[in-house]
Amino acid sequence: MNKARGRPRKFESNEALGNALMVFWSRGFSGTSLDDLASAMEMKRPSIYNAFGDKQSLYRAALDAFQSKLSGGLAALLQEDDLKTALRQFFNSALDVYTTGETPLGCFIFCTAPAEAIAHPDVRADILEITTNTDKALKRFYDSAQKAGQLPPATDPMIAAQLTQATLHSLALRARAGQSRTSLNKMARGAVEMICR
Amino acid sequence: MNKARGRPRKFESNEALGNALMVFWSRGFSGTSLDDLASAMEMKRPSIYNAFGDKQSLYRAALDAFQSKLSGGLAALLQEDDLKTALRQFFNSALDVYTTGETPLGCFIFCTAPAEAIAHPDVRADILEITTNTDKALKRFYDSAQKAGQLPPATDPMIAAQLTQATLHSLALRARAGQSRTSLNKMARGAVEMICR
DNA sequence: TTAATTTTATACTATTTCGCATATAATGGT
DNA sequence: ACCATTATATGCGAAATAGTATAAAATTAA
Repeated sequence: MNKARGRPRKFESNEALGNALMVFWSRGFSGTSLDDLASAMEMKRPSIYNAFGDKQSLYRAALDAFQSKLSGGLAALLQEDDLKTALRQFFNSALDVYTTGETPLGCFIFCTAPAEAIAHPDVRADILEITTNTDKALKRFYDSAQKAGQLPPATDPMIAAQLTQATLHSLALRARAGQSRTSLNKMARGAVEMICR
Repeated sequence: MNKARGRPRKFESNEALGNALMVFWSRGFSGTSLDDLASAMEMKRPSIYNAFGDKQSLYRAALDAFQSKLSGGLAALLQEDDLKTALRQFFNSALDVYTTGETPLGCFIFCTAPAEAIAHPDVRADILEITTNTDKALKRFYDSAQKAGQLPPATDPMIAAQLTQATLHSLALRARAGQSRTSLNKMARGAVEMICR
Protein backbone atom coordinates (compact mmCIF):
# COMPACT_ATOMS: atom_id res chain seq x y z
CA MET A 1 0.00 0.00 0.00
CA ASN A 2 1.50 3.32 -1.09
CA LYS A 3 1.47 6.34 1.12
CA ALA A 4 -1.58 8.55 0.68
CA ARG A 5 -1.43 10.97 -2.18
CA GLY A 6 -2.61 14.55 -2.04
CA ARG A 7 -3.10 16.87 0.87
CA PRO A 8 -3.32 14.98 4.16
CA ARG A 9 -6.54 15.00 6.14
CA LYS A 10 -6.78 17.19 9.20
CA PHE A 11 -9.19 14.85 10.94
CA GLU A 12 -9.16 11.27 12.11
CA SER A 13 -12.11 9.50 10.55
CA ASN A 14 -13.31 7.52 13.57
CA GLU A 15 -12.96 10.49 15.85
CA ALA A 16 -14.93 12.74 13.51
CA LEU A 17 -17.63 10.10 13.18
CA GLY A 18 -17.72 9.75 16.95
CA ASN A 19 -18.25 13.47 17.33
CA ALA A 20 -21.04 13.41 14.76
CA LEU A 21 -22.57 10.52 16.66
CA MET A 22 -22.63 12.52 19.88
CA VAL A 23 -24.53 15.39 18.26
CA PHE A 24 -27.02 13.09 16.55
CA TRP A 25 -27.44 11.17 19.81
CA SER A 26 -28.44 14.29 21.62
CA ARG A 27 -30.54 16.11 19.02
CA GLY A 28 -31.67 13.39 16.64
CA PHE A 29 -31.34 13.43 12.86
CA SER A 30 -33.79 16.18 11.93
CA GLY A 31 -32.86 18.23 14.97
CA THR A 32 -29.22 18.37 13.93
CA SER A 33 -28.00 20.80 11.29
CA LEU A 34 -24.91 20.45 9.18
CA ASP A 35 -23.52 23.47 10.98
CA ASP A 36 -23.96 21.65 14.29
CA LEU A 37 -22.11 18.72 12.80
CA ALA A 38 -19.40 20.84 11.26
CA SER A 39 -18.60 22.54 14.53
CA ALA A 40 -18.67 19.30 16.53
CA MET A 41 -16.53 17.47 13.98
CA GLU A 42 -14.21 20.46 13.55
CA MET A 43 -14.61 20.17 9.81
CA LYS A 44 -16.03 22.44 7.16
CA ARG A 45 -19.18 21.29 5.44
CA PRO A 46 -17.54 20.44 2.10
CA SER A 47 -15.04 18.21 3.90
CA ILE A 48 -17.89 16.36 5.56
CA TYR A 49 -19.54 15.77 2.20
CA ASN A 50 -16.26 14.62 0.75
CA ALA A 51 -15.58 12.17 3.56
CA PHE A 52 -19.03 10.91 4.57
CA GLY A 53 -21.51 11.92 1.87
CA ASP A 54 -24.71 13.71 2.75
CA LYS A 55 -26.37 14.09 6.13
CA GLN A 56 -28.33 10.88 5.92
CA SER A 57 -25.40 8.66 5.04
CA LEU A 58 -23.40 10.23 7.87
CA TYR A 59 -26.23 9.46 10.23
CA ARG A 60 -26.44 5.88 9.03
CA ALA A 61 -22.68 5.52 9.46
CA ALA A 62 -23.13 6.70 13.04
CA LEU A 63 -25.89 4.13 13.58
CA ASP A 64 -23.55 1.46 12.33
CA ALA A 65 -20.68 2.61 14.54
CA PHE A 66 -22.90 2.61 17.60
CA GLN A 67 -24.23 -0.84 16.85
CA SER A 68 -20.72 -2.21 16.35
CA LYS A 69 -19.66 -0.85 19.72
CA LEU A 70 -22.63 -2.49 21.43
CA SER A 71 -22.46 -5.85 19.69
CA GLY A 72 -19.00 -6.27 21.16
CA GLY A 73 -20.65 -6.37 24.57
CA LEU A 74 -23.15 -8.90 23.32
CA ALA A 75 -20.30 -11.12 22.17
CA ALA A 76 -18.74 -10.87 25.62
CA LEU A 77 -22.07 -11.94 27.05
CA LEU A 78 -21.81 -15.24 25.16
CA GLN A 79 -18.62 -16.03 27.09
CA GLU A 80 -19.83 -15.94 30.69
CA ASP A 81 -20.96 -19.37 31.87
CA ASP A 82 -23.64 -18.54 34.44
CA LEU A 83 -26.86 -17.44 32.75
CA LYS A 84 -28.16 -14.91 35.25
CA THR A 85 -24.73 -13.42 35.80
CA ALA A 86 -24.32 -13.04 32.08
CA LEU A 87 -27.66 -11.28 31.67
CA ARG A 88 -27.07 -8.98 34.60
CA GLN A 89 -23.72 -7.98 33.14
CA PHE A 90 -25.32 -7.50 29.75
CA PHE A 91 -27.96 -5.09 31.05
CA ASN A 92 -25.47 -3.40 33.30
CA SER A 93 -23.04 -2.62 30.52
CA ALA A 94 -25.92 -1.38 28.36
CA LEU A 95 -27.00 0.92 31.18
CA ASP A 96 -23.45 2.21 31.46
CA VAL A 97 -23.80 3.44 27.91
CA TYR A 98 -27.37 4.67 28.28
CA THR A 99 -26.72 6.73 31.41
CA THR A 100 -23.35 8.37 30.74
CA GLY A 101 -23.05 12.13 30.87
CA GLU A 102 -24.87 14.68 32.99
CA THR A 103 -28.06 14.15 30.98
CA PRO A 104 -28.49 10.44 30.16
CA LEU A 105 -29.16 9.97 26.45
CA GLY A 106 -30.50 6.42 26.38
CA CYS A 107 -29.84 4.36 23.28
CA PHE A 108 -28.74 6.31 20.23
CA ILE A 109 -30.47 3.90 17.87
CA PHE A 110 -33.79 3.29 19.55
CA CYS A 111 -34.27 6.82 20.87
CA THR A 112 -33.49 8.77 17.71
CA ALA A 113 -33.85 6.55 14.65
CA PRO A 114 -37.54 5.58 14.96
CA ALA A 115 -38.60 9.19 14.49
CA GLU A 116 -36.97 9.16 11.04
CA ALA A 117 -38.03 5.66 10.04
CA ILE A 118 -41.10 6.67 8.06
CA ALA A 119 -39.53 9.51 6.08
CA HIS A 120 -36.33 7.51 5.49
CA PRO A 121 -36.98 3.87 4.59
CA ASP A 122 -33.26 3.10 4.66
CA VAL A 123 -33.18 4.04 8.33
CA ARG A 124 -36.27 1.96 8.92
CA ALA A 125 -34.53 -1.01 7.31
CA ASP A 126 -31.47 -0.39 9.50
CA ILE A 127 -33.59 -0.56 12.65
CA LEU A 128 -35.32 -3.70 11.49
CA GLU A 129 -32.04 -5.39 10.70
CA ILE A 130 -30.46 -4.47 14.03
CA THR A 131 -33.52 -5.67 15.93
CA THR A 132 -33.67 -8.94 14.03
CA ASN A 133 -29.96 -9.64 14.44
CA THR A 134 -30.15 -8.94 18.15
CA ASP A 135 -33.08 -11.32 18.50
CA LYS A 136 -31.15 -14.01 16.67
CA ALA A 137 -27.98 -13.56 18.70
CA LEU A 138 -29.91 -13.68 21.97
CA LYS A 139 -31.84 -16.73 20.81
CA ARG A 140 -28.59 -18.58 20.11
CA PHE A 141 -27.45 -17.61 23.57
CA TYR A 142 -30.60 -18.98 25.21
CA ASP A 143 -30.47 -22.09 23.04
CA SER A 144 -27.08 -23.03 24.41
CA ALA A 145 -28.05 -22.05 27.95
CA GLN A 146 -31.03 -24.34 27.66
CA LYS A 147 -28.83 -27.19 26.43
CA ALA A 148 -26.58 -26.56 29.43
CA GLY A 149 -29.59 -26.93 31.70
CA GLN A 150 -29.61 -23.32 32.85
CA LEU A 151 -32.96 -22.46 31.26
CA PRO A 152 -36.12 -24.51 31.93
CA PRO A 153 -37.03 -26.72 28.96
CA ALA A 154 -40.51 -25.21 28.87
CA THR A 155 -39.14 -21.75 28.08
CA ASP A 156 -39.21 -20.73 24.43
CA PRO A 157 -35.73 -19.36 23.64
CA MET A 158 -37.07 -17.01 20.96
CA ILE A 159 -39.60 -15.49 23.36
CA ALA A 160 -36.90 -15.14 25.99
CA ALA A 161 -34.72 -13.39 23.42
CA GLN A 162 -37.47 -11.00 22.39
CA LEU A 163 -38.32 -10.20 25.98
CA THR A 164 -34.66 -9.58 26.72
CA GLN A 165 -34.46 -7.09 23.88
CA ALA A 166 -37.77 -5.60 24.99
CA THR A 167 -36.20 -4.93 28.36
CA LEU A 168 -33.29 -3.32 26.60
CA HIS A 169 -35.63 -1.11 24.56
CA SER A 170 -37.48 -0.03 27.64
CA LEU A 171 -34.31 0.70 29.60
CA ALA A 172 -33.15 2.81 26.68
CA LEU A 173 -36.32 4.90 26.61
CA ARG A 174 -36.56 5.18 30.38
CA ALA A 175 -32.95 6.30 30.70
CA ARG A 176 -33.57 9.08 28.18
CA ALA A 177 -36.77 10.05 29.98
CA GLY A 178 -34.69 10.60 33.11
CA GLN A 179 -35.37 7.59 35.34
CA SER A 180 -32.66 7.07 37.95
CA ARG A 181 -29.90 4.54 37.44
CA THR A 182 -30.90 2.73 40.62
CA SER A 183 -34.48 2.27 39.45
CA LEU A 184 -33.21 1.05 36.08
CA ASN A 185 -30.87 -1.41 37.79
CA LYS A 186 -33.77 -2.72 39.81
CA MET A 187 -35.92 -3.21 36.74
CA ALA A 188 -33.10 -4.99 34.92
CA ARG A 189 -32.50 -7.42 37.76
CA GLY A 190 -36.22 -8.08 38.07
CA ALA A 191 -36.41 -8.81 34.36
CA VAL A 192 -33.57 -11.33 34.65
CA GLU A 193 -35.48 -13.17 37.37
CA MET A 194 -38.68 -13.20 35.36
CA ILE A 195 -37.03 -14.48 32.20
CA CYS A 196 -34.82 -17.14 33.75
CA ARG A 197 -37.17 -18.67 36.27
CA MET B 1 -72.47 30.42 28.55
CA ASN B 2 -72.99 33.11 25.92
CA LYS B 3 -72.66 32.42 22.27
CA ALA B 4 -69.15 32.98 20.94
CA ARG B 5 -68.30 36.50 19.98
CA GLY B 6 -66.33 37.49 16.92
CA ARG B 7 -65.77 35.68 13.68
CA PRO B 8 -66.55 31.96 13.99
CA ARG B 9 -63.77 29.42 13.62
CA LYS B 10 -63.53 27.47 10.39
CA PHE B 11 -62.01 24.45 12.10
CA GLU B 12 -63.03 21.99 14.78
CA SER B 13 -60.38 21.99 17.46
CA ASN B 14 -60.13 18.24 18.09
CA GLU B 15 -60.14 17.46 14.41
CA ALA B 16 -57.38 19.96 13.71
CA LEU B 17 -55.34 18.57 16.60
CA GLY B 18 -55.89 15.06 15.29
CA ASN B 19 -54.58 16.07 11.88
CA ALA B 20 -51.54 17.67 13.46
CA LEU B 21 -51.01 14.48 15.44
CA MET B 22 -50.97 12.40 12.28
CA VAL B 23 -48.25 14.51 10.70
CA PHE B 24 -46.12 14.55 13.84
CA TRP B 25 -46.63 10.80 14.20
CA SER B 26 -45.23 10.20 10.77
CA ARG B 27 -42.41 12.74 10.59
CA GLY B 28 -41.59 13.50 14.21
CA PHE B 29 -41.34 16.95 15.77
CA SER B 30 -38.21 18.29 14.09
CA GLY B 31 -39.08 16.62 10.81
CA THR B 32 -42.40 18.44 10.60
CA SER B 33 -42.60 22.02 9.39
CA LEU B 34 -45.34 24.50 10.16
CA ASP B 35 -46.26 24.40 6.49
CA ASP B 36 -46.75 20.64 6.76
CA LEU B 37 -48.98 21.25 9.75
CA ALA B 38 -50.88 24.11 8.14
CA SER B 39 -51.76 22.04 5.11
CA ALA B 40 -52.73 18.96 7.13
CA MET B 41 -54.82 21.01 9.54
CA GLU B 42 -56.30 23.12 6.73
CA MET B 43 -55.42 26.22 8.66
CA LYS B 44 -53.11 29.15 7.98
CA ARG B 45 -50.08 29.50 10.20
CA PRO B 46 -51.35 32.53 12.14
CA SER B 47 -54.53 30.64 13.00
CA ILE B 48 -52.47 27.76 14.35
CA TYR B 49 -50.53 30.12 16.57
CA ASN B 50 -53.72 31.74 17.73
CA ALA B 51 -55.37 28.44 18.61
CA PHE B 52 -52.51 26.23 19.79
CA GLY B 53 -49.48 28.43 20.44
CA ASP B 54 -46.13 27.60 18.95
CA LYS B 55 -44.97 24.37 17.38
CA GLN B 56 -43.78 22.82 20.61
CA SER B 57 -46.98 23.40 22.54
CA LEU B 58 -48.96 21.99 19.63
CA TYR B 59 -46.77 18.91 19.71
CA ARG B 60 -47.22 18.49 23.44
CA ALA B 61 -50.99 18.85 23.02
CA ALA B 62 -50.80 16.03 20.47
CA LEU B 63 -48.83 13.89 22.93
CA ASP B 64 -51.51 14.49 25.50
CA ALA B 65 -54.33 13.64 23.10
CA PHE B 66 -52.65 10.40 22.08
CA GLN B 67 -52.05 9.40 25.68
CA SER B 68 -55.67 10.09 26.59
CA LYS B 69 -56.86 7.89 23.76
CA LEU B 70 -54.63 5.02 24.93
CA SER B 71 -55.29 5.25 28.65
CA GLY B 72 -58.94 4.56 27.87
CA GLY B 73 -57.86 1.12 26.70
CA LEU B 74 -55.85 0.65 29.86
CA ALA B 75 -58.93 1.40 31.94
CA ALA B 76 -60.87 -1.20 29.96
CA LEU B 77 -58.10 -3.64 30.77
CA LEU B 78 -58.87 -3.29 34.47
CA GLN B 79 -62.41 -4.55 33.84
CA GLU B 80 -61.73 -8.00 32.36
CA ASP B 81 -61.61 -10.68 35.07
CA ASP B 82 -59.21 -13.22 33.58
CA LEU B 83 -55.62 -12.04 33.83
CA LYS B 84 -54.16 -13.54 30.68
CA THR B 85 -57.18 -12.64 28.60
CA ALA B 86 -56.96 -9.08 29.83
CA LEU B 87 -53.29 -8.80 28.95
CA ARG B 88 -53.76 -10.34 25.54
CA GLN B 89 -56.53 -7.87 24.80
CA PHE B 90 -54.40 -5.04 26.10
CA PHE B 91 -51.49 -5.84 23.77
CA ASN B 92 -53.83 -6.57 20.93
CA SER B 93 -55.57 -3.23 21.10
CA ALA B 94 -52.22 -1.49 21.36
CA LEU B 95 -51.05 -3.31 18.26
CA ASP B 96 -54.21 -2.22 16.46
CA VAL B 97 -53.09 1.35 16.99
CA TYR B 98 -49.42 0.67 16.25
CA THR B 99 -50.04 -1.12 12.95
CA THR B 100 -52.80 0.92 11.31
CA GLY B 101 -52.24 2.34 7.85
CA GLU B 102 -50.21 1.05 4.94
CA THR B 103 -46.98 1.90 6.76
CA PRO B 104 -47.31 1.06 10.47
CA LEU B 105 -46.23 4.00 12.60
CA GLY B 106 -45.75 2.34 15.99
CA CYS B 107 -46.41 4.43 19.08
CA PHE B 108 -46.56 8.18 18.51
CA ILE B 109 -45.11 8.91 21.93
CA PHE B 110 -42.30 6.39 22.23
CA CYS B 111 -41.22 6.52 18.59
CA THR B 112 -41.06 10.29 18.13
CA ALA B 113 -40.77 12.04 21.50
CA PRO B 114 -37.50 10.52 22.75
CA ALA B 115 -35.58 12.12 19.89
CA GLU B 116 -36.64 15.55 21.19
CA ALA B 117 -36.29 14.80 24.88
CA ILE B 118 -32.80 16.27 25.31
CA ALA B 119 -33.37 19.50 23.43
CA HIS B 120 -36.82 19.97 24.99
CA PRO B 121 -36.89 19.18 28.71
CA ASP B 122 -40.65 19.66 28.81
CA VAL B 123 -41.06 16.81 26.37
CA ARG B 124 -38.67 14.71 28.40
CA ALA B 125 -40.78 15.37 31.50
CA ASP B 126 -43.89 14.38 29.54
CA ILE B 127 -42.36 11.02 28.62
CA LEU B 128 -41.26 10.40 32.18
CA GLU B 129 -44.69 11.18 33.54
CA ILE B 130 -46.47 8.96 31.03
CA THR B 131 -44.08 6.09 31.73
CA THR B 132 -44.41 6.42 35.48
CA ASN B 133 -48.20 6.64 35.37
CA THR B 134 -48.40 3.57 33.16
CA ASP B 135 -46.17 1.64 35.54
CA LYS B 136 -48.38 2.62 38.44
CA ALA B 137 -51.62 1.72 36.70
CA LEU B 138 -50.26 -1.66 35.65
CA LYS B 139 -48.94 -2.30 39.16
CA ARG B 140 -52.37 -1.67 40.64
CA PHE B 141 -53.75 -4.09 38.09
CA TYR B 142 -51.27 -6.82 39.04
CA ASP B 143 -51.79 -6.13 42.73
CA SER B 144 -55.48 -6.93 42.47
CA ALA B 145 -54.83 -9.90 40.18
CA GLN B 146 -52.44 -11.25 42.77
CA LYS B 147 -55.03 -10.81 45.51
CA ALA B 148 -57.50 -12.70 43.31
CA GLY B 149 -55.01 -15.55 43.09
CA GLN B 150 -54.32 -15.11 39.38
CA LEU B 151 -50.68 -14.15 39.80
CA PRO B 152 -48.18 -16.26 41.79
CA PRO B 153 -47.40 -14.73 45.20
CA ALA B 154 -43.69 -14.84 44.39
CA THR B 155 -44.10 -12.44 41.49
CA ASP B 156 -43.28 -8.80 42.20
CA PRO B 157 -46.20 -6.76 40.80
CA MET B 158 -44.00 -3.76 40.09
CA ILE B 159 -41.55 -5.85 38.06
CA ALA B 160 -44.46 -7.42 36.21
CA ALA B 161 -45.79 -3.94 35.46
CA GLN B 162 -42.43 -2.69 34.19
CA LEU B 163 -41.95 -5.76 32.04
CA THR B 164 -45.43 -5.31 30.63
CA GLN B 165 -44.65 -1.76 29.64
CA ALA B 166 -41.29 -2.91 28.31
CA THR B 167 -43.13 -5.29 26.02
CA LEU B 168 -45.31 -2.39 24.92
CA HIS B 169 -42.26 -0.23 24.20
CA SER B 170 -40.68 -2.98 22.17
CA LEU B 171 -43.84 -3.68 20.20
CA ALA B 172 -44.06 0.02 19.43
CA LEU B 173 -40.51 0.18 18.09
CA ARG B 174 -40.78 -3.11 16.21
CA ALA B 175 -44.03 -2.11 14.55
CA ARG B 176 -42.44 1.09 13.28
CA ALA B 177 -39.39 -0.84 12.10
CA GLY B 178 -41.71 -2.91 9.95
CA GLN B 179 -42.08 -6.26 11.72
CA SER B 180 -45.19 -8.16 10.65
CA ARG B 181 -48.34 -8.08 12.71
CA THR B 182 -48.26 -11.86 13.08
CA SER B 183 -44.75 -11.84 14.53
CA LEU B 184 -45.76 -9.05 16.90
CA ASN B 185 -48.83 -11.00 18.00
CA LYS B 186 -46.64 -13.99 18.68
CA MET B 187 -44.24 -11.97 20.77
CA ALA B 188 -47.08 -10.40 22.75
CA ARG B 189 -48.64 -13.77 23.56
CA GLY B 190 -45.25 -15.16 24.56
CA ALA B 191 -44.71 -12.20 26.86
CA VAL B 192 -48.04 -12.82 28.56
CA GLU B 193 -47.03 -16.41 29.28
CA MET B 194 -43.65 -15.37 30.65
CA ILE B 195 -45.06 -12.70 32.92
CA CYS B 196 -48.03 -14.63 34.30
CA ARG B 197 -46.48 -18.02 34.90
C1' DT C 1 -76.08 51.03 11.90
C1' DT C 2 -72.15 51.17 14.59
C1' DA C 3 -68.72 49.35 17.71
C1' DA C 4 -66.37 45.56 19.75
C1' DT C 5 -64.52 41.14 19.25
C1' DT C 6 -62.39 37.31 17.26
C1' DT C 7 -60.81 34.79 13.37
C1' DT C 8 -58.83 34.48 8.73
C1' DA C 9 -55.81 35.83 4.98
C1' DT C 10 -51.87 37.99 2.90
C1' DA C 11 -47.50 39.22 3.07
C1' DC C 12 -43.28 40.15 5.23
C1' DT C 13 -38.72 39.49 7.57
C1' DA C 14 -34.87 37.64 9.44
C1' DT C 15 -32.71 33.43 9.95
C1' DT C 16 -31.41 28.78 8.99
C1' DT C 17 -30.78 25.15 6.00
C1' DC C 18 -28.52 21.98 2.59
C1' DG C 19 -25.58 21.35 -0.83
C1' DC C 20 -22.16 22.90 -4.12
C1' DA C 21 -18.92 25.78 -7.09
C1' DT C 22 -14.69 27.67 -7.00
C1' DA C 23 -10.28 28.75 -5.35
C1' DT C 24 -6.43 27.68 -2.46
C1' DA C 25 -3.22 24.65 0.13
C1' DA C 26 -0.42 20.59 0.96
C1' DT C 27 1.32 16.49 -0.18
C1' DG C 28 3.53 12.57 -3.51
C1' DG C 29 5.34 11.21 -8.02
C1' DT C 30 8.34 12.09 -11.96
C1' DA D 1 10.68 22.30 -10.86
C1' DC D 2 6.35 20.77 -12.28
C1' DC D 3 2.22 18.01 -12.39
C1' DA D 4 -1.33 15.06 -10.40
C1' DT D 5 -3.97 14.29 -6.54
C1' DT D 6 -6.55 15.09 -2.56
C1' DA D 7 -8.06 18.06 1.12
C1' DT D 8 -9.42 22.54 2.94
C1' DA D 9 -11.50 27.14 2.97
C1' DT D 10 -14.49 30.75 1.39
C1' DG D 11 -18.58 31.90 0.04
C1' DC D 12 -22.59 31.55 -2.90
C1' DG D 13 -27.53 30.62 -3.66
C1' DA D 14 -31.94 28.89 -3.74
C1' DA D 15 -35.18 27.11 -0.74
C1' DA D 16 -37.25 26.33 3.57
C1' DT D 17 -38.27 27.86 8.16
C1' DA D 18 -40.53 30.00 12.38
C1' DG D 19 -42.94 33.46 13.78
C1' DT D 20 -45.42 38.02 13.22
C1' DA D 21 -47.43 42.47 11.55
C1' DT D 22 -51.19 44.18 9.30
C1' DA D 23 -55.41 44.22 7.04
C1' DA D 24 -59.78 42.21 5.90
C1' DA D 25 -63.85 39.40 7.14
C1' DA D 26 -67.55 37.58 10.01
C1' DT D 27 -69.93 37.51 13.86
C1' DT D 28 -72.39 39.51 18.47
C1' DA D 29 -73.85 43.33 21.43
C1' DA D 30 -75.83 47.71 21.82
